[in-house]
Amino acid sequence: MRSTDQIMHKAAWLYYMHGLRQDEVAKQLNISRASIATYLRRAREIGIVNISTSTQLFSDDVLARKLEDALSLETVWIVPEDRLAIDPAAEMPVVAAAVFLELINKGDRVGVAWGRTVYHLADVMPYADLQGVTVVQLCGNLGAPYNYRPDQCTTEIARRLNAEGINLYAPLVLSSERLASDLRNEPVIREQLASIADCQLVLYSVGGIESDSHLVRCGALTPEEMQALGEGGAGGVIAGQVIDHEGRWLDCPHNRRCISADLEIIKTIPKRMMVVEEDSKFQPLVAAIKGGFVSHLVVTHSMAMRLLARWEAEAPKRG
Amino acid sequence: MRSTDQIMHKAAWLYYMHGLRQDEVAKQLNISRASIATYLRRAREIGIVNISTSTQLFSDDVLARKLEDALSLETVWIVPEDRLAIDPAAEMPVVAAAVFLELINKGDRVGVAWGRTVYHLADVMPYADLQGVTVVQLCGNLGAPYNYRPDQCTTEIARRLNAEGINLYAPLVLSSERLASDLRNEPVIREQLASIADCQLVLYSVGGIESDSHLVRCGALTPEEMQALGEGGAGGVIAGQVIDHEGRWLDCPHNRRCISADLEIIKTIPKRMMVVEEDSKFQPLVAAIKGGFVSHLVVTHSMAMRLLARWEAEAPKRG
DNA sequence: ATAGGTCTTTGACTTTTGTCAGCGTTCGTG
DNA sequence: CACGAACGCTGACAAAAGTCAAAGACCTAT
Repeated sequence: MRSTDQIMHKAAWLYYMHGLRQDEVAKQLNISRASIATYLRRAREIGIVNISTSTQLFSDDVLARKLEDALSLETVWIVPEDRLAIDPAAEMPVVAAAVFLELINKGDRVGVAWGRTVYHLADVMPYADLQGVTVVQLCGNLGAPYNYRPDQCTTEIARRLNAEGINLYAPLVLSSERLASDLRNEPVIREQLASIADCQLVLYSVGGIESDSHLVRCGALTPEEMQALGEGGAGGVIAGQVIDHEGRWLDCPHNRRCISADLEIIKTIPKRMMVVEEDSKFQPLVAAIKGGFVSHLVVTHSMAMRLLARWEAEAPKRG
Repeated sequence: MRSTDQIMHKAAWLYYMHGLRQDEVAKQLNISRASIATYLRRAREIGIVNISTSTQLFSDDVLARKLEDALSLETVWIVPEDRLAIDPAAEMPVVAAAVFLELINKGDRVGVAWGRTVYHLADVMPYADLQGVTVVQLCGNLGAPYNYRPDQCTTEIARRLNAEGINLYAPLVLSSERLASDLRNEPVIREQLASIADCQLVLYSVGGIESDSHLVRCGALTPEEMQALGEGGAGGVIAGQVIDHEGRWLDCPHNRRCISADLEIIKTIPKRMMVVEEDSKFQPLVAAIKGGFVSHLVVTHSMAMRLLARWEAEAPKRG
């Protein structure tokens, strides 16, 4: 422990736990108050001091309760789109990050997938001191037409949480099924994919299957391939893999060429946290829920309404 | 959720998660900044907002590492007696409370015993929002020569943590062994005592066996009885029950008349957190450690030195 | 209806905290 | 050994947060 770390710890302790004022702390430690202020800021940034807010505000909603009941979900958080936040679009990742933090327990292993949504979340993730937690990458890497790659998401989240990050050093898609299969059997890769089963929590969003969807933009699939998949029954994308409208793994060339977490294993993870930002993801989300990929859900108010309407339409008057 | 709670939540969210200033929050919610300040204070008090500091400062100590190795303990926290804190005596409970909070996991059941030390700890326990946690009382109640009773400790801790508190509605000592036995078999009591086995964490201190010890002062034992126990091999007191110098339950009238957690069950609880404030508790602490009642220990620097010396003397040069 | 109580809210004021340029120290490097 | 870069510390000022008395809202019981 560096001497300045020691001072930072002491300052944080006296200030936050004993409730001393900054000048009192300064006198105690014989340095200027200005320095104390600096140390305290650093302590907050590093995660030595942890400030968290209950996300109850978002889960405490009649609509959330109804959704949980109707779709058999563990907990639902609803992000209002009206006032409250300065920028409604920026609210979702912040809520999701807080929820994610709340769902992590000490010593947990958590898996994170990849996508714009997950990246946004990583970007606003608060700093915390979760030593003992391990963050594992769920899917292989992909070149970056945007400036974020799967491994960067994992790394950034782990860094902010002071947790251990484990990256998956393999491409998301390979050019041949044979090579993908061989690589999956490579001990290093195989072990890591298997270790995903030990996760207590996974975090992902669901991808769409339009011809301008994320996978297409990143070059994993051509627009034509994606269109073909759509016609062949694709309903959405989970951790880089295509699922059908019922949430089942689709037996298609893309999936067979893919290096990513086994979807059947993912379903057995106790907490499956899904975050959906865009309203256009409605159909894919329905597929993901049907497939059992969701136990904890963060969505907008309007998406929540649509989901509820859909489920009520499907199973009318049972009570 | 009351409307004022709603506002409090929103204010806390905007201030702590979005990092808005109080005046910005005020504008956002259309109330005065002064009100925001009040709401924020309440949110902190109630535990909606949680500010915690790593206790690493106290466990990150060479001496702590040595103690852990020598006594086979999970983690040791050492509270320095020199400068740092305004009042060294007040430091111990604050550290202990922070450690206690750190050891609790979501959904845990935690047992708390009783004594001056535990009371001090309850007194400085920070507020938190640990819904789903259950705090159970480990030992029966005793009249209060001081102004704190076992059930008050449990209740206060549960209140501050926003946790559920379960009290043990029975006296700590009865006048006859027969009655104690009957009462222990009473379903309500029996179930509660049995449920202690489900705890993931217990918190206690160790009592001394002097003729002015806690049990004597509270009237559970006469000074003569205590003296006799001391001559009969008593080494300390855990959760109201007397143990011998090796930490074994002592078969004596007092123990047989006692309504409290089964010591054998306590030993099976994964995290057994012991806090010792007074240096005079050295011998009882040694007994408790030998008995296996301690996995996590919070002590003063001088006590740590004495413990280490003792263990090194007992098992000389093995490496 | 109204008097009396409690709980909120607020404006004005005080105290505490954040910031930053400038100075001093340390450390690695040429 | 001298030089410069990087970092830590500080004082002084600006910004933000805390506090409190007083006013207002709201409820309840007479």
